[in-house]
Amino acid sequence: MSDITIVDIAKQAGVSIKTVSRVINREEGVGPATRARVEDLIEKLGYRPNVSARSLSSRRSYLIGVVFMRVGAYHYVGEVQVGAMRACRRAGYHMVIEQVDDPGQARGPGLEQALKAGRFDGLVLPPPVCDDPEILAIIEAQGLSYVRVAPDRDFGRSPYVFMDDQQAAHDMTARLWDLGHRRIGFIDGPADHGSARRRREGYMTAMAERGVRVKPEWIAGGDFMPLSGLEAGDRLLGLPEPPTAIFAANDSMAMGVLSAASKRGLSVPADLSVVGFDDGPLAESSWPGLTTVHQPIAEMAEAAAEMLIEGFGDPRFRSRTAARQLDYHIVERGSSTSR
Amino acid sequence: MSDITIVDIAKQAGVSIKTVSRVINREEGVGPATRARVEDLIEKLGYRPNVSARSLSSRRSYLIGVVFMRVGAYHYVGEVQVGAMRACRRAGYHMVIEQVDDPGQARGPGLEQALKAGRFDGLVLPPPVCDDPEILAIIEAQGLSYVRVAPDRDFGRSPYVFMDDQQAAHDMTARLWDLGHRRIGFIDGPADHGSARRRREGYMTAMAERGVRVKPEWIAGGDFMPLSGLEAGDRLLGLPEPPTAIFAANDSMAMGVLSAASKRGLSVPADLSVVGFDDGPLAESSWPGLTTVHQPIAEMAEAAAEMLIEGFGDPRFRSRTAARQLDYHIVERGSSTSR
DNA sequence: CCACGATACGACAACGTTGTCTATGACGTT
DNA sequence: AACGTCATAGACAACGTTGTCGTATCGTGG
Repeated sequence: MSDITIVDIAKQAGVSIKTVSRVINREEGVGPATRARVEDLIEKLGYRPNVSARSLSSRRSYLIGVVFMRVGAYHYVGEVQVGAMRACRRAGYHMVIEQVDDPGQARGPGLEQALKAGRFDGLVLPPPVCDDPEILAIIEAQGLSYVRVAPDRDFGRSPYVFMDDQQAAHDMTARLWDLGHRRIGFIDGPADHGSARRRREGYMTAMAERGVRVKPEWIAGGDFMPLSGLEAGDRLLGLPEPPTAIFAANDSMAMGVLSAASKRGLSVPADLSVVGFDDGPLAESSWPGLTTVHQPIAEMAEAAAEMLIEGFGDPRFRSRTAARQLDYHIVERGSSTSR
Repeated sequence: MSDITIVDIAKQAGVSIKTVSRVINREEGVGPATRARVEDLIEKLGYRPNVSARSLSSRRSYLIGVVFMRVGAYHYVGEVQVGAMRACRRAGYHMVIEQVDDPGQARGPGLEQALKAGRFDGLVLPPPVCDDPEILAIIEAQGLSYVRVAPDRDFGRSPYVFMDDQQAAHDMTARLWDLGHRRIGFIDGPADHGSARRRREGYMTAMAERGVRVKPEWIAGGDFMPLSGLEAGDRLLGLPEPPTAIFAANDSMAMGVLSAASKRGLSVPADLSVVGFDDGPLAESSWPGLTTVHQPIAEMAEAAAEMLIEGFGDPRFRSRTAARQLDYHIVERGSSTSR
């Protein structure tokens, strides 16, 4: 157990604890020589400030919370955690995770108590939590600052981090076009899903720019689940003039399309190119590997945590609505090829 | 923000803060009437003890850490977190996660500092962290108590939670037998992997019990990755007398077997039964769904966190080596059928 | 050489709890 | 009536840090 305290450092350095405190917190008012001496001692003794004492005194907890829902795959949440953790480590913060929909845990009171007791300095809110009005209300009622990751709506309500779904879908469509595809099908996500809408917009725009009138039957409805991808793919491939490439609004549905193709004896990518969106775990492990848009999830979460941590120095931050945009990129795997 | 403190409660209740403290911590020495009055007040004012003050004074942090490596899929880690979180919530603890292998974070110093600063009451260690001697050494050097989840070796080194891999594999094999399969192939995991070894043992024992001499060529080597499953499956299916059922030591490899079967034009489960082990996300989303052994990962982590929390009341716990066994069950999906 | 403003540092009181020790009654026993 | 015993409760000092304010010490300009 680390039993050395600020007092020990102070004694050995022959200074007051306040001076050590100043060094730790990079405050000014310490001479270079003294600072160096104290820093060496801290290093040598492996001293770490006691978080509890610190936060008791400073009213900061050095804790960043990540609030998430257990929904579908863990991949997204995992990436978020990894990213947020990077930022936290860098800044000497810790990361606490709070889950809001475990069966039996009323999301309201459960979350509220956890937040109260946790004394978080700030929260990172990935989807879908970042778009849940009920949860946002609870958080705001506590006066906590938070940054949303890839929110669906309510832009301007709070600081957030995002990527340009529409532009990404546009690029992907353009890439298929450049590969020689002309009949490009699209599998849509849920109607109320902002990202899905933006992805469809991107597809539509790219097609329009190239002078193509997208036939209504080229767009098949889906719900982001694999089964819906299979059904939608089946419908598209059953058309009199089936598309030569299918762009699914997420990877799961693209996987469904792969199944649909295989059911019809079509081989991918020879007979059909299939591309997705997300670059989740499926994309890499499927065979053939899925060409897809890589979402910088970890990076977005990292940026979010960073914004929070930076913001604590500046209280005005809370009321500002900052936004930070991060870059996607397209990952070329085996599921798409030129026609 | 919750600005009410123990002093407010004490004043309004007309008692000393110590008495309120006693009520909060369920200590004895408080009359029923007083206790009720204080409890009501706490409820009414929505008072939550300040964690920092509490842990500063009591030298307990009310923080459980989950240390994990970013390895392969997030599913396992996700389940662990969900389970541990359940236990933490119940007991009023918070859960902090620490990652040990993010690029650029030296696992040694990085973890050590995080642990020192974090002041965890205890750690939950899922695989593969629970079998990493280097990491265990660091943790033990800090004098932290920890419970391992499904460790591979070093039983007795610390308390742990586990399930009986061997028995599960035995059961699964028996089930295939009961479905009429006689030539049952097995795809092994990495040689140095304890669970893999136990699973193979289970398979062997079940076969032996039924008087079958397992031919060496029925067992194909694998490394838990999908590709190795594909190759191993290909080898098994290429035998003069191919197995009618293949039991892969994990789901990923079972997925590979599905691909191998499809490459050969065999349909699952009509021509070949395929079963896996883990019940990860792949098992449900594959087509056909994979019959597999469900590992109670979340439950194991929950039990681990519980053991830690219970143990804090009893310091002797640290030196004891407790173990808790949890039940698996077999999930029947579409990939296996009777012959 | 003095006054003066910086600069560098220290003393001391918070912060909100828990741990330890002590005080007060009520009650039963001799 | 005097005395222990028990249940209940409070006073007070930690815990390890930061915030506030005060005070030496130093360099500088007049």
